[in-house]
Amino acid sequence: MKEYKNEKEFLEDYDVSQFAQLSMTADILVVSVSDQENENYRKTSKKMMSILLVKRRGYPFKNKWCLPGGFLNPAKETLDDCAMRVLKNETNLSNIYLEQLYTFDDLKRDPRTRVVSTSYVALIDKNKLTEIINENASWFDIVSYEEKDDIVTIALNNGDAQIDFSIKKVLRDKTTDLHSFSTLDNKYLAFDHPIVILSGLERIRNKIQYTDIVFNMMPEYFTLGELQQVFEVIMGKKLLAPAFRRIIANKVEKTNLMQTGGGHRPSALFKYKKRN
Amino acid sequence: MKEYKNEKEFLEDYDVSQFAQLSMTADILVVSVSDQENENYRKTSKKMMSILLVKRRGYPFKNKWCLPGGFLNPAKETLDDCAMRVLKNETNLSNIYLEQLYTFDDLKRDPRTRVVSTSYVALIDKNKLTEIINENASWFDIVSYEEKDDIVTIALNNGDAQIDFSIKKVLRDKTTDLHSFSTLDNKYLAFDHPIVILSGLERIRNKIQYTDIVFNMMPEYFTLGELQQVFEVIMGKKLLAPAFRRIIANKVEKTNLMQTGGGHRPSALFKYKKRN
DNA sequence: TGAATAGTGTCTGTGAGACAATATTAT
DNA sequence: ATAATATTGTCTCACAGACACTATTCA
Repeated sequence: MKEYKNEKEFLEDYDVSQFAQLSMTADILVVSVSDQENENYRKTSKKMMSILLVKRRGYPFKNKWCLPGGFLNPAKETLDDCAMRVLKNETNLSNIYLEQLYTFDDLKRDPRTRVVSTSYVALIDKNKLTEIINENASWFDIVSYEEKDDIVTIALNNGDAQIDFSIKKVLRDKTTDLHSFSTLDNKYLAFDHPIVILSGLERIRNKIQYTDIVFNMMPEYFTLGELQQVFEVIMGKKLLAPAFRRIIANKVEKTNLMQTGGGHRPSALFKYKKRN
Repeated sequence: MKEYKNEKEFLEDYDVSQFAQLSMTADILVVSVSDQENENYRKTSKKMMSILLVKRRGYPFKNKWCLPGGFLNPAKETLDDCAMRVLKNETNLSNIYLEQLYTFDDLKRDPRTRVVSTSYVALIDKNKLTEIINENASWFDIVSYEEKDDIVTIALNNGDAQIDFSIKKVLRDKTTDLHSFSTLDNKYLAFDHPIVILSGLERIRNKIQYTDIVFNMMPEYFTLGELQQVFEVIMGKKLLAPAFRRIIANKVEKTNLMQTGGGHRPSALFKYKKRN
């Protein structure tokens, strides 16, 4: 091995190709909350989580749905940059909540060649989504999300197509909450994206309890009933209103605006209040 | 663009080199708890967290310390495999608690070329460490770990050398606990490893509170006093014994072994009890 | 004997779960 | 008037923080 006098000399002589290389992508689970229309004038509209999927127009996985994503340009951008670029392309939004989720790298996750994917979770308030998005993109409501005996079944629907898939969770270590995921049923999603979706949903479900990320999915003004519904749909269970109000009381600021027109008592509109 | 009849035909024609490529490494923060010797025969030995570092013998960062790590072989191994391989080389241990931490990918984190690093946290019980390790590797005690005004200062010591560094934490988003880290002072550590170390320590500090990962750093039999000390050193604060005992009571099983010889009342030895 | 740790008992305050009760709207 | 949601009050139970107290060892 050649001896170098200093680091500068070493770097000038360095052969970039000496280590085997691979491609990377950033894939993004874009999550929002949508309202369902409503028959009864009295009832409030039901809220659902929804995620953004893109229909693949070319191989591999032609005509299957996948998460928005793109290849990393290693010379110029970081994975964060790459994720923001993809998000901008799909939603025309920037300044969005974006968090690295996990790096998935099964040898066979991409049939072309070795592609390592670093996944992200993005949260957006659908009311801000005015611009048209990619014509191959579509919002899917999470119409079902159930776990039983460590098997998770999820159903997505965009009003046109339904996507069902199921995943087996295997506890990786007796001391922790970490699981390995393996896809059991999946006809409609490309790559390992069922697993990415589930990981992201679990991350959100987890973090909503000890952070304020929920407000990234809320409009500026909202009622406590709406906020509670978002919590309920993300956590997958009903909450009691008095307890809920106590818990979020100090994160929220009452305005003197009211929401009327609901066939029932009007409710005060609140804003997110920073700082605990 | 050429039209393909099916995915098989597409894959046979696929040009691997069409996307720019890069190298990846897996870097591992190996964490354990060590005992300090003791002057007073009555006092129990003080516990400290310790981490494994390797002295670099070549460029770049020649003679600086870094986390154990290695380049990924994209054709044959996953990042998890790679991390386990590195761990086996350094500690000769397998079957160790290993958890993916974060993927770091600053453009300039490696002066040679673009190298994306997926970092891991490994927890080990030092009592199992009988085999000799890499002659360039050394255990460093975390002799200081303080946070003030979003600046974290850490000092490491292996009995021979001292490593001091400090990192600034910047809240990335008002709704969450996520921070960006930037290194302020660092003379002795290679790459972006100050940030990896801090991220890993925060992950452990966080997870010790809602999982059982602490038992990965404990021997089979331990006293509740020892266990409490490990919690205290990881959480960076003192705990009250009665409360601590109540909290871990159902995770732990009393044996009929006793630990004597301490110049004070002997204590019962406990074992980790799985299942909540 | 005394320093040091082991181990238990109990008071108190906080906060979540549960449920009851009242308020107010549109049709 | 009624269905539906909004909002508040209050009881109870679980549990963590705090502190007092007892137990037991070895130099």
